[in-house]
Amino acid sequence: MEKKAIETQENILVAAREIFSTKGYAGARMQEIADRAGINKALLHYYYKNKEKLFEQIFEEAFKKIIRPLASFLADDSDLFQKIRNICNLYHSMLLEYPFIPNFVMNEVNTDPSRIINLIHIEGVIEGKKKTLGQIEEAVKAGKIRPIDPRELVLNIISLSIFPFASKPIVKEFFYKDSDINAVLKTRADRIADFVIQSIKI
Amino acid sequence: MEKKAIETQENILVAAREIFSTKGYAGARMQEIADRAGINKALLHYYYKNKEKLFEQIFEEAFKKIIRPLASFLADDSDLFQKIRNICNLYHSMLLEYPFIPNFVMNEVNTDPSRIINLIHIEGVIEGKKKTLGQIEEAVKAGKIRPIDPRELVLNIISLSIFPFASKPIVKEFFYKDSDINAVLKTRADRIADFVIQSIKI
DNA sequence: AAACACATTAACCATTTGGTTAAAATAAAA
DNA sequence: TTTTATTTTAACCAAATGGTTAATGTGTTT
Repeated sequence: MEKKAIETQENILVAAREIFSTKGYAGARMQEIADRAGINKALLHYYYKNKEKLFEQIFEEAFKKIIRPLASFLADDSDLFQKIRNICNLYHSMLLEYPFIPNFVMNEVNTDPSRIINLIHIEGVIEGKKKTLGQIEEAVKAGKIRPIDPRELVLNIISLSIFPFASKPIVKEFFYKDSDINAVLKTRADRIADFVIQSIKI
Repeated sequence: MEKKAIETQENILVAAREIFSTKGYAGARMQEIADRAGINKALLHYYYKNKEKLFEQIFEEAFKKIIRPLASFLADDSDLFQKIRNICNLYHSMLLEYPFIPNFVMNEVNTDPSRIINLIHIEGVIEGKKKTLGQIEEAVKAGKIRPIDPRELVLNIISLSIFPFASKPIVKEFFYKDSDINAVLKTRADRIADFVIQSIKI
């Protein structure tokens, strides 16, 4: 019995991920989630009190998927160039698996920014931030890389990693209509890292 | 009489822009748009047959704001580095005025990709695309810039320009909580251009 | 097998929402 | 001033939507 319940719960989560991440909170329908999970609406409410509660769980998962590669980068003890290669690859493997996450997260954060304040500071990210921003600053001071604001360097890396996925339908239509944009995205991580490193190295 | 009608129409459009761009199509309420326009719902439907029609107009406007700087870039006859500086500045002045557009457009395109196919090819963008991608390709061949796929170079520029606005609430909370992220964004255009140029120049 | 706890469902409810209608107000035309 | 066309409103409606209730199944325990 318990086994079946767990399966049902997991079915609900899978369905909710799909519906919420493509249609957003406002566009998602509890009925549609129930249908896709192969259950009826009452059972959906039996497992998750209401839409908001279900959404919170899905959103939290998604947000963590976005923030985790960044946290890894900030905590990474490697040298700067290697760290840059690492974060690019982390983001790309995540995004190839969950391409809808960036849009989903950015949009919901936009409609209600207060959602993130409890989620943004996960496991030791504050110290990591301090460490890595310091590392970049020192690399600049030591003349190892060109002058750049550490925060902006990180922001540039993330922009280059995430944006192409968030804007994929437009980019596909505009630049890759008759070719395979997924193939391009699949191998892009290393090229982004090179692009960034090339820009900052002396 | 006619004057008042035009004013009412404009009030509706202003209200619709605000509501649609922050809440999306599904989250927007016709009542809320009417309220903000200072009219009642019946009058709103008197001017715009239904939600979909009103939304289409707002979305089309917004999409053009996104695509226009790119079109300018592609049509620009300047040398490559100057063109890069130009597009960065075009995007930044647009985004400082309409910061909600990227999220709005990307999200709606994501939920219904067919929306763009009629909008994406505006005034002479096809020839511009050919010209500029060719220009970049030649610059690579001539050894003027480092090897890079022309489409990816353009995509990188756009990513760096737009993403920070789309992710502003998160970036603000994470990197600029106690400082002024708007001030940073305001002056970012030239730094992005330098970042890109630095990366590709020999 | 009887009692029990958990899982599932059909039917139902209140509220919200996009949209309509018919009448009233307002300004221009006659 | 009367007529006419346009703008605006209050009241209303049907469908959709999130959520509830009370009964039914289903496997476990005693």
